[in-house]
Amino acid sequence: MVTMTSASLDLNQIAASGQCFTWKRLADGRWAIPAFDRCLFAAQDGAQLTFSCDEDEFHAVWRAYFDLDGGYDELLRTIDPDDAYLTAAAAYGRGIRILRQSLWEVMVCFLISQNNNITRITRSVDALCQSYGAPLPGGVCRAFPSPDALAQAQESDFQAHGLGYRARYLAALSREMRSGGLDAFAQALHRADDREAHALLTGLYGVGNKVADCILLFGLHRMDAFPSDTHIRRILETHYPQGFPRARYAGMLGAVQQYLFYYDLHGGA
DNA sequence: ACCCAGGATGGTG
DNA sequence: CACCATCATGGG
Repeated sequence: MVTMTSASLDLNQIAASGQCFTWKRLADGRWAIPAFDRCLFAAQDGAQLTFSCDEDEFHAVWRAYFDLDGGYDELLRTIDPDDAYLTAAAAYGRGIRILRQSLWEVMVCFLISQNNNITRITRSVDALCQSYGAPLPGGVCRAFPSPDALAQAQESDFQAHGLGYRARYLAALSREMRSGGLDAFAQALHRADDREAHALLTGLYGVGNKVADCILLFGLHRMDAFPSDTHIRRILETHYPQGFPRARYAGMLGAVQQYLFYYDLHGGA
């Protein structure tokens, strides 16, 4: 058991922020959080957090996963006080962090995310885990299926799980990344700078500009990625017609993007 | 019944 | 280059 307090880590906000699709809320309000073939159980009451693991596991795995050493408090102090919209958005979503999820899980989830809604993405991802992922300790979640596990399925199987036309993309991606392909691709990504990595990603069938940016941000923690989906585009047109001040937030631009996205999704603004 | 969803692809002008 | 139809399916 590990406990901590944090005013800038809110499990409910993270779960609703559209960056991860495999957390499960339990009847008692706790979150079951699967990652890297483990499952963490986490409870939160205000700023008080309780985690089911021991200290060693927490520091070895979950500290990085929740990006506890990220500069979110400093970012919040950096936000332009004259920017009323971003100030409100950041205050509303100040408990959001950019999780350090597994690259493969992020690739698959955001491949499925295109022209889709979060509820249905979550259902599709859950179906993949149920069908192709191994059970995890705790009995709530399953591991995210490996490329080899998914590559054994047919495109029609993915269709049956509700992936729609994206089934073809996932079938192609799984075959591309099986048998060590993912490791090689990941190494190339790690070697590449943001722009090169973006080009490598858009070279994949079914990965365009926006999904590539999501993979950069959520899968590789490239914090200057700024995924622009239908929500972000609408925000920029409405509130930043002369352009968004990206330079001011260099190094944490992705977190800023999440504040904007989350505020548009849940803030009623 | 209708529009929308964390869009991308392939074809056309 | 820019536009545009099409894609599959359910949420609201």
